[in-house]
Amino acid sequence: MRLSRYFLPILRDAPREAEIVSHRLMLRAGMIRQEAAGIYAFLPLGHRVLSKVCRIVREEQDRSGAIEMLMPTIQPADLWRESGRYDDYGKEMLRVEDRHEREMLYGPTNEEMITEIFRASVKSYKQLPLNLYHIQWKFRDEVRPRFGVYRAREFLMKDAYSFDVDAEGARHSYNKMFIAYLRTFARMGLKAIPMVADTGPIGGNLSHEFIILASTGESEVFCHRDYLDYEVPDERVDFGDRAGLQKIVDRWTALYAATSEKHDAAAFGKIPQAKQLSARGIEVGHIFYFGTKYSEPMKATVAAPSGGTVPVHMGSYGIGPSRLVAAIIEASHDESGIVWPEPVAPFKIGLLNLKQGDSGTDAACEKLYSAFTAGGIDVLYDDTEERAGAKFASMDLIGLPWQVLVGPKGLAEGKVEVKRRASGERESFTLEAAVKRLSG
RNA sequence: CGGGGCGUAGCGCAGCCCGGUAGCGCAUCUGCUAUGGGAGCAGAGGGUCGCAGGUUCAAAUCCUGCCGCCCCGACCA
Repeated sequence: MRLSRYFLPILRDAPREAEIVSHRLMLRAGMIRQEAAGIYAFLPLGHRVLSKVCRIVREEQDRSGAIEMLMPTIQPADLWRESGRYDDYGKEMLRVEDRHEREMLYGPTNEEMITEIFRASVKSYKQLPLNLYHIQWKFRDEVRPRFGVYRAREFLMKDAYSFDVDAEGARHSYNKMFIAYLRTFARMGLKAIPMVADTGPIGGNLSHEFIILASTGESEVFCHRDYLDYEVPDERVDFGDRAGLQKIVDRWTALYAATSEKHDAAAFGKIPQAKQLSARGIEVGHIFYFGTKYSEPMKATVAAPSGGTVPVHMGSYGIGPSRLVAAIIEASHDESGIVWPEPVAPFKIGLLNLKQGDSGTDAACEKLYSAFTAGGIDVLYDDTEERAGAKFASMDLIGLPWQVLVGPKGLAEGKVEVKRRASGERESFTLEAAVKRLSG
């Protein structure tokens, strides 16, 4: 992408209303634009990051055996009357009426709808286990949206729903998601710690929040320091291996880790002082097992192996990709701007023409740009007539992992510089070597 | 929903107290000179001063009502 042809409204000063660093940087880097309280448009750069986050989420859901679908944003009120949540959910639910005065709502979550879809078609335990997910915009009319897309009213959520014939099966489904989540966050460069959590209005009795530690986090969390060094299961993990998965989950839940709502000061106190970690945390995922809470009232039953019918055991599993974009920035930035972990970076490379208009640098840049583009590498080519200093500042702000600096100084020796955004390290390469270094 | 604050050009702000018909920096456009860490000079464009009503010869400024947005708290992916 040529910057001169792109849509990237970078701001030198952050709008006054933005206070936390991720919100400021997202606005300054031209990633988002606020349209109303808690409602944002994702501009091209922000959309690229969001897409990459979704891709990782999707890959790990698929790997674990979950199946993607897509449910609507608007739902009929009657569905929610069946579960009893139409009244319970309160003002957080955006209720609307259509032209025929039918009561509708903008979905804050999808347990009711997925249960309806399930019960319409699944009649036997032989079709289980089943895990269906979608990535769709949700609306929750928060009393106080804040911190940009971090706590927005409209937000993107990946929500998965598992169905099993019994509690043991449901436990395995829960474990699959648990491990998929560990992998998902790790792939984005985040250290997420699963913590015992409150179940809130979703209901149920087994629940973990996945928390990343950041000083700007909303909630206080307490855990054993050793979790920071735990290895995340690699891609060879066998999701069909019940005992194997349970062992991993047991290891990841053996030590103390709890959010403030579930905090047990006495238990925490038993951890050796040096291993106690109390910090601020950002919730990036939440998983629940809630048994038959919805399947019973909504009559989602299947034929059981022993005869008769039983209500299915369900769980739900949420990740907020739009929030994750902010969370990743909270966890990865410096004084100059964002420092994207490569897997979620909007572009891999920023190509800087340090002397636009100079035939030598122009030619070298074009050559590099063609080579990268041909290799399928995401590159943002700053071909504007800005001064070099301004280009550096903008590139540092938007935080692409690599910068390729092309100017007459280096070209005099046939070299360009390759700068790593995270560390600031620079190395000189010939054009061919630079392409080779940054490909693949 | 309780408490606090703010709405003036795309962004950051001044002007408001003490009414006289809108200004600064950045950004944008034109020209020239520049070009390895947010360039210089010269010129230009861009504003229903959040909205409505009132007071007044005259309102960004004073009064009333409304709307929007932000922050703290209670609640939440």
